[in-house]
Amino acid sequence: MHDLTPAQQRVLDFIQAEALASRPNPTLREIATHFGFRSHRAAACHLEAIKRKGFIVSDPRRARSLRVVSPWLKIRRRIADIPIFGSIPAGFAQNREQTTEGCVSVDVESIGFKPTRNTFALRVTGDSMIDRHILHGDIVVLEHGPEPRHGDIVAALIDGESTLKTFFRKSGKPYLKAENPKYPDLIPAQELMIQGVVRALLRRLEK
Amino acid sequence: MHDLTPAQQRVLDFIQAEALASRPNPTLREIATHFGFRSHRAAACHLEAIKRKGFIVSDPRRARSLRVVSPWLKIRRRIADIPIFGSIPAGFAQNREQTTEGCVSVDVESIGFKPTRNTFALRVTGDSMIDRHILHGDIVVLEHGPEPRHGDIVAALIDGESTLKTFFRKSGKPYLKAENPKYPDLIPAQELMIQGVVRALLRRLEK
DNA sequence: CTGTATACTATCCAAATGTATAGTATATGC
DNA sequence: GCATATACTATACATTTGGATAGTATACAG
Repeated sequence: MHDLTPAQQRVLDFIQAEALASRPNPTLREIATHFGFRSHRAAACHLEAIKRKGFIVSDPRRARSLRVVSPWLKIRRRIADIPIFGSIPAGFAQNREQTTEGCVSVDVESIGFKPTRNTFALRVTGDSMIDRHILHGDIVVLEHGPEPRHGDIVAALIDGESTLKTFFRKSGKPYLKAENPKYPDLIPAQELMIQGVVRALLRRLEK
Repeated sequence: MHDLTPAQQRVLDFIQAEALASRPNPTLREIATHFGFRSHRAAACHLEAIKRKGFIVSDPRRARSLRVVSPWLKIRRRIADIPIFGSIPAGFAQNREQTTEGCVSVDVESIGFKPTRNTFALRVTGDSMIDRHILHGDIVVLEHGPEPRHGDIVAALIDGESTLKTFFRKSGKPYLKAENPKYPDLIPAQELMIQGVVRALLRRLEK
């Protein structure tokens, strides 16, 4: 595969930059204007070369139909936006946007499952889950709904706040093992509202 | 804020689906064709309503300039694709695509820094870093280049393989503390090639 | 009953846009 | 020297495209 010339690379960079800025794909004339070409043919010429070398494709006679086919974009999976809640409201209502603190965007493969409407994230506070290697400041991604299994880490609602607990079965009965000294070690799972099962974790180390 | 009608929601869903399939934004006529409208005016009508309700914006007289302004897309940050290496080659050469196993895509804010060309990821093998709460199977994101500071976790190249180590200074001299029993506890940092400093971590829990 | 919003059909227009043709000038390899 | 690729200018043209105008039908609130 041929490499791009510097001029062609600049054009490709511009196209990618526009896409990154979530602007529509540039037209020939927009590209020409950006680089100061007096004729949009120059842009077309560059695009033809970049196309020939396999870096972009476009549909004939279709406005703004440029697509970059970088090897990474092929690998790149669906990006999911998962909302981060400060604390989950009791009812787990539908109006999630209001209580959202922000969101993490990760690709589906990295976290190992496909986020649904019932997927959300929490910022972990306190070191109560340090034995499960979850630290203060970590972001945990949870799934709301499924029945937790023995040993799963779950978020439970206690006094209006979400707390991470370990789910256990003791002689068939479901219990939550609190890692926080403020609460008794074993709590019958029925008495608490389990809000989600931890599926993934995102940590950012101090710089 | 008003809610969308079912028909308007369908149109908005179509626009988002097209974007997700990395196709260019649909035109009025493409929307009309997709829904079987005989007149593209119908699509324009819907778009006007969706615009009025604040879910999309578009530039006047600009082809395919629709943009969805969902509250999450506003929050959504730049997505970075970070390549995952099985093991880092000694020279940290420029041809990274060849050795890439895949990539993680995360937004810049979540990992707390802006990835550069020197950012890469490694899949952790072994439990040697368990005291630093890094587990087997975790993906660590590293930055190549900067001088590590006391206590940083770094990736070092030993026998052609990247191993995570803790960087220490002992009476001014830099050392690496190996967490792997195969290697001596303290290694002078000069003897090893430090390939990167761990900046973030991504874990996926078993389902 | 009346006004308003929705959900369309049908047609027209001007601007935006991709493509084509015709050149000029500069490198690079054979 | 000569073909080939790059890197442009200049202009013309058919389509694509957004937007405007005109009209029909339905549902709903006051």
